[in-house]
Amino acid sequence: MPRQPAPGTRDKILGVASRLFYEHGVRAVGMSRIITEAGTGKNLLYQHFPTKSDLVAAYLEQAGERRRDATRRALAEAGNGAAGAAGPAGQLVAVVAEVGRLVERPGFRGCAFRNYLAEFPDDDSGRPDEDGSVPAVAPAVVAREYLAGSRQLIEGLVAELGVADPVRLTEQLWLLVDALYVQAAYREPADRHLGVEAAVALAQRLVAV
Amino acid sequence: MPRQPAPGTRDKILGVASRLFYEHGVRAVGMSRIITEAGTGKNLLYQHFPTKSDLVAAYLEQAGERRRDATRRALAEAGNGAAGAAGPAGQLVAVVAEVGRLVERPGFRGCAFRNYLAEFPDDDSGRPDEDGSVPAVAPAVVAREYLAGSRQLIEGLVAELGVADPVRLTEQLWLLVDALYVQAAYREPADRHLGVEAAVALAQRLVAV
DNA sequence: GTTGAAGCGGACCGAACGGTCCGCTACGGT
DNA sequence: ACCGTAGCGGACCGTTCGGTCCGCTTCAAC
Repeated sequence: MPRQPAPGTRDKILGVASRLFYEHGVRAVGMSRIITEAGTGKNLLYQHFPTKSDLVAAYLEQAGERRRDATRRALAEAGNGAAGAAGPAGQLVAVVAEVGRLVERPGFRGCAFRNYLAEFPDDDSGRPDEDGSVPAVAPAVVAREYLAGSRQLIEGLVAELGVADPVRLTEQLWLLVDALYVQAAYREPADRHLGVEAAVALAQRLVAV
Repeated sequence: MPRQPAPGTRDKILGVASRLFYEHGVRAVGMSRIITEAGTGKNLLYQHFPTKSDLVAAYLEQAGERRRDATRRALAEAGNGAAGAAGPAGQLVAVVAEVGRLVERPGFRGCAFRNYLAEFPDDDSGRPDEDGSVPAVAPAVVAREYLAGSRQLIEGLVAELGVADPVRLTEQLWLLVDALYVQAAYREPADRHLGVEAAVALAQRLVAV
C-alpha cells in the first residue's frame, strides 16, 4: 500500500488563510503569503483549493459555521437562564448580546461577510462567468446566505413573540445587529462597549411588550 | 504669454475616479482605467495627483464635503418645517431621515468611508512610511475624521436635548446611522425602505421625552 | 505663419499577482 | 535496503498593477 496523505493539511491551510483574509482583507492577501505562513507546498494548497475563489468560499463557509454554532450556544444558554426556558423575548436579547460579546473581543475587525461584500461589490455570484464556467461555490453566495439565515433566525423569534408589527420589530433588531458589526470594523476597541451596552439596552426595550 | 492649462481637468479626473472607486471599490479600479474613462492623458492625472493614495484621499475629501452639505441642508429644512424652528429632537430625526433618503437612492452602495476602512484595515495613516516619507493626507485619516465629525454632530444635538443619559442616546442614534449605511452595502434596494422606515420610527421614539 | 507649450496616449519599468510545473528531499511500506 | 510517493519550495508564465518617460499632435499667442 502506498503512502498516505498527511491528515489535517487542509485545515491548517484553511486556518492560516482565514486568519490572514480576516485581518488584512481578501484582496490584500496573496496566495504566496498563505503558502509561506502555512509552511506547506504550493502543490498541496492548489490540490485542496484549485483557485483563490474556492479558498475564499471555504473561509466564509467555515466562518458561517462557527457563527451559527456560537449563536445556537447563546440561545441554549439563554434558555437555561435561571430556571427553565426563556421566552422569545429573552432569546432575541441573547442574540444581540452574543454579537455584542463578539464585537468586544480584541482583534475583532467586523463581520467577515459584510466585509467581503464591501470589498467585492461586483461579485454577482451564481451567474456563470463569461467563459461559461461557473465556480463551484462563489464567496458572495456564501456571504449572502449567511446573512439571510441570520436574519431569518430573528424573524422566527419575533414571530413567536406575537407582537403587533413583527416586520417592523424584525427590522429594528436586525438594524442593531448590523450596527454592532460595522462599529467593530472602524471604531476603537476601547469605545465599542458603549455601543454594545446601548444596543443591548435598546434590544431589551424593543422586545418588551 | 504661453498657453494656459485647461480648467476643470482636475474636477473631471476626480469625478470619474470617484464614481469608479465608489461603484467598484478602490482596489478594484486601476489608474489606467481612470485615465481611459476620463479621456485625459497620464501626465495630467499624475500632475494633479502624484500617487493613487492622493487621488483616493481627494475622493474621500470630496465625498465628505458633499455629505456635510447634505446634512446641513437637511437640518435647515427641518428648522423651517411647518412654522419656525424644530427643536433638537426634530433635528436628530432629520439627520437619521436624511441618511435614510440617501440609502434608498438607486445605485447607492453604502458609506464611502466605512467601505474604505473595511477595504483597507491596515491603513494606519498619519504615521510615516518605512522610507521616512509621510503622505500628504492619507485616505484613512480623511475617513476617520468624517466619521468622528458626523458623530459629534449627533452628540451636540443630543446635548441640546437635555436628556438624562446623553451618552446612551448618542450611541443609540449613531447605531441607527451605522446600520442604515451598512444595510445599503449588501441589501437589495427594494428591501431597504423597510429598514429605513424602521430606523426613522425608532429614532422618533428615542428622542421623544 | 511661426513658435512653443499643453496634452493625448503608447512604450516601458520593476514588482506583485494567480497559477503551473518540476526537481529534489524525506519518509513509510514491503 | 530499496523503492515510490508525499510534499516542500523554487523556477517560471502571462497578466496587471502603479508610476515614469517621451514622441507626436494640436492649438493659442504673437
